Amino acid sequence: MTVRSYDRHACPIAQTLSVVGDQWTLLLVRDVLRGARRFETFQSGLGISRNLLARRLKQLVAEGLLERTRIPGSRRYEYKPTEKCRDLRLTILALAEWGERWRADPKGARLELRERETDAEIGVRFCRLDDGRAVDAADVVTRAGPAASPNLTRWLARNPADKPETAGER
Amino acid sequence: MTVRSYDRHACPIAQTLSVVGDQWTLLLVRDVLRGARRFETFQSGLGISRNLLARRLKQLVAEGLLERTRIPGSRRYEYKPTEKCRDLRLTILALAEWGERWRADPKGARLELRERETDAEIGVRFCRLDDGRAVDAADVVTRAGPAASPNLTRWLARNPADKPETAGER
DNA sequence: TCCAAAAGGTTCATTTTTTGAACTTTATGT
DNA sequence: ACATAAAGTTCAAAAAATGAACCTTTTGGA
Repeated sequence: MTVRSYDRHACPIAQTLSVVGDQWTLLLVRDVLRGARRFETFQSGLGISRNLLARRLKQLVAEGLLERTRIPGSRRYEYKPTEKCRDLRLTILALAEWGERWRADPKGARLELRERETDAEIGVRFCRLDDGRAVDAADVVTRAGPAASPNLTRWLARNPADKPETAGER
Repeated sequence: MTVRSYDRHACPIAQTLSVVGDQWTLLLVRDVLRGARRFETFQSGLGISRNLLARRLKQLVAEGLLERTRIPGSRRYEYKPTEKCRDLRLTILALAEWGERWRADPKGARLELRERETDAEIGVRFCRLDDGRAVDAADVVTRAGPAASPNLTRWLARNPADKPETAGER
């Protein structure tokens, strides 16, 4: 078996992308997190083909991102986000923030994040978990944790972010 | 033209995904942010087909995520991340964190984020921009900014996160 | 200096995915 | 009871990704 720089099980980034990394899933999640619940709403909103939408919804239910439950007072079904799905909001808004930051004509924000009570501006940032303070990206390092596979550990060690490969690598 | 719940220009999430939302790009960015620079490294690391890799690299150069420059002291080329690319690190590590949090067997972390100097644990979180304090996700709301298109504004207003569509919607 | 191998692609046939359109089957609303 | 909407399913056509082979330029060694 060839050594991949990730393998689907070892790398948490690859693992996440194997769940939400296809063309439509994050847009579906975006819509469901904004209140969309029904097949027709997803389909007409996104323009995804109906048979693919049906398949994706099944997969997302199987993966525990959506729950297919009876609409109260009806015999129809609706798709509701689980906690696992709602937890993607941070990631999705990080994508949105990047889009805002790097778009061609930055004449102000299209989408703003605000604290509900105070109306303070919010962003997605690196934070210390102990005191909840934001930290500069340049001061954040990644390293193998206790549950890292030998492969991942080796990969993290071999190819650190601050030492790009040189012409002489093999 | 059919009304889509996003349109590629109006929604910053969709816009970002149109740049990095295909099967391979975020993995490529991950590798380049860890120091990978060369065609063969990407190809053998990811297992992507060579012709698709060639195309993606061209696109990423065109989109300003990568720079194709001479390797110092050689006549070969290397692909280097631009600032725009490095700025995706936060997003990618948000994906990683989600993968860690929701994976089936959580026997501890595989990947850890730490502050370089203090070794304090780091996470990706919502933060107030004024004082750099972390904020609970439940207290963060999204809303249309000054540069939002009428479409986006309407979409944000019509379909707020806290009011899911009901059985009676049209 | 010459040769073999490596790097960095390109080409093209095959396979896999996605689309788009039509069709089916239950639910509602009137 | 009828007409329409909602939620899929089916299947052929189009688009995209893969895998293998090929090509050209560099580079490292003998």
